[in-house]
Amino acid sequence: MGRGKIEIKRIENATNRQVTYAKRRTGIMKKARELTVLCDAQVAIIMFSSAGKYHEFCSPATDIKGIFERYQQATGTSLWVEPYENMQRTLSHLKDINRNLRTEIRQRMGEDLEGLEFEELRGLERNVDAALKEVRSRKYHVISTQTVTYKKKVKHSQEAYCNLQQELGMREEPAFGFVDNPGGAWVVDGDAAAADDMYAFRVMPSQPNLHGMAYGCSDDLRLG
Amino acid sequence: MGRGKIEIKRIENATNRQVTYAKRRTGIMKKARELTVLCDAQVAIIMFSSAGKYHEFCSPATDIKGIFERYQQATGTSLWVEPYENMQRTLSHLKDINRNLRTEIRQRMGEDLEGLEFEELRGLERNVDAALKEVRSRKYHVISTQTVTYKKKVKHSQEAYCNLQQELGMREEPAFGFVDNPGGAWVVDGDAAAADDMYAFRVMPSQPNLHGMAYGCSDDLRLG
DNA sequence: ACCTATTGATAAAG
DNA sequence: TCTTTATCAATAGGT
Repeated sequence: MGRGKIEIKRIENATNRQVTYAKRRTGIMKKARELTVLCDAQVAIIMFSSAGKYHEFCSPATDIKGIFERYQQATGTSLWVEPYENMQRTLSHLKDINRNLRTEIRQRMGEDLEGLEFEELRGLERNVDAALKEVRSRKYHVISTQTVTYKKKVKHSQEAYCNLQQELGMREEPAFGFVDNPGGAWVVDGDAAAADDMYAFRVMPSQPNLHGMAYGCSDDLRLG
Repeated sequence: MGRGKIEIKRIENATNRQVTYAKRRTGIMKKARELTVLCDAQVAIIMFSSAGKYHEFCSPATDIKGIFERYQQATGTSLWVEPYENMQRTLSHLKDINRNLRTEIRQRMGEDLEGLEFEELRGLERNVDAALKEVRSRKYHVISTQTVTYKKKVKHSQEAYCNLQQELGMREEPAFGFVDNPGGAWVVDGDAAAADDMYAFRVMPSQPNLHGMAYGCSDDLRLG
């Protein structure tokens, strides 16, 4: 149709090609629109010209995305099962690791020991024993550091107080009395309520809720 | 075109609609094919008839998937960023948990204690101490159970041996001598080489490699 | 962009 | 459904 028929092969003249592309593109889009109206069909068209220009048509009441989803369902193909499944694998691997870490923690807390062989128990005992020594030593280190600091602070304040008293020549009884606590052993072995709860100690106090989540969420992430 | 023009509105006669759909569909596909050849363009067409029948056209040297990927890139839309990002979030959350669990384990092993306050240290000490008692008690339980079993086994074997000796009236010196080990304390506090390595104890011996992976893999999972 | 001769598409009938 | 064919629509090439 036109002044003489043309052979269906690539139009070498770039201008002609561009003009023909524009004309025929509109023609196709119009046909597509008519088809959707006449026949109540869903149509999606995506076009890229040789120059890389992008055009689309889509029947009303939906969008390219929707039609492509329907297409994926109809054909069984999918753009993203592969990265998705990779991720699924990594996720379940992480969960496995996580479960093992939790088990290790529980065993380090003296729970769930039934499954361990004697040799494993022996190793665990030694390990926990060594850890206990480390923790204890660290605790005493902290205590002594705190004690020294506190002592210095008290001494400092006392001196300042005495100086003020002397300078001002005050006669009233002192409002505050400073007491030295040289041993620093104020709460070391008290019976705090928390001591009964094996779970009371949690590291990472800044993110206390991370332990208890993300264990039941895999269903929300499966391919629908 | 045809014997009389038609109004562009839904064709109510179902047969007519179906026929027109087939004819015009072919027409559009042909036009699309011509366009791709003439103008060196990439075209993808997806169609669903009102009856749900599916047809597609795609320019050569690619496929619907490829063109849709290009479309997503060109328009910035994506079918799967959302589930992907959800998964990313879950993944990084799991990694956080994982890191915290590892930190807890390290602290239960007496490492990385510098960041803990005195109160936390005190709680940790108590907890580890309690755990140690549990482990020890379990270990002794296992030892005594094993000892009893071993004792029975030895006794049994000895009896069988004696019976055989008596029945056969053997005069040679015995080839094997059975020795009772009533205490069962053969290796309880030996100095095994593993005792020096804080990491030597690992729970979950059936999956020993789960601890050491999946910490550097997030790059492989990002959107390309 | 517009024009128009010409070819292509297709509605309705067979 | 397939073919035919009269009719209308699309468009190639020129302006």
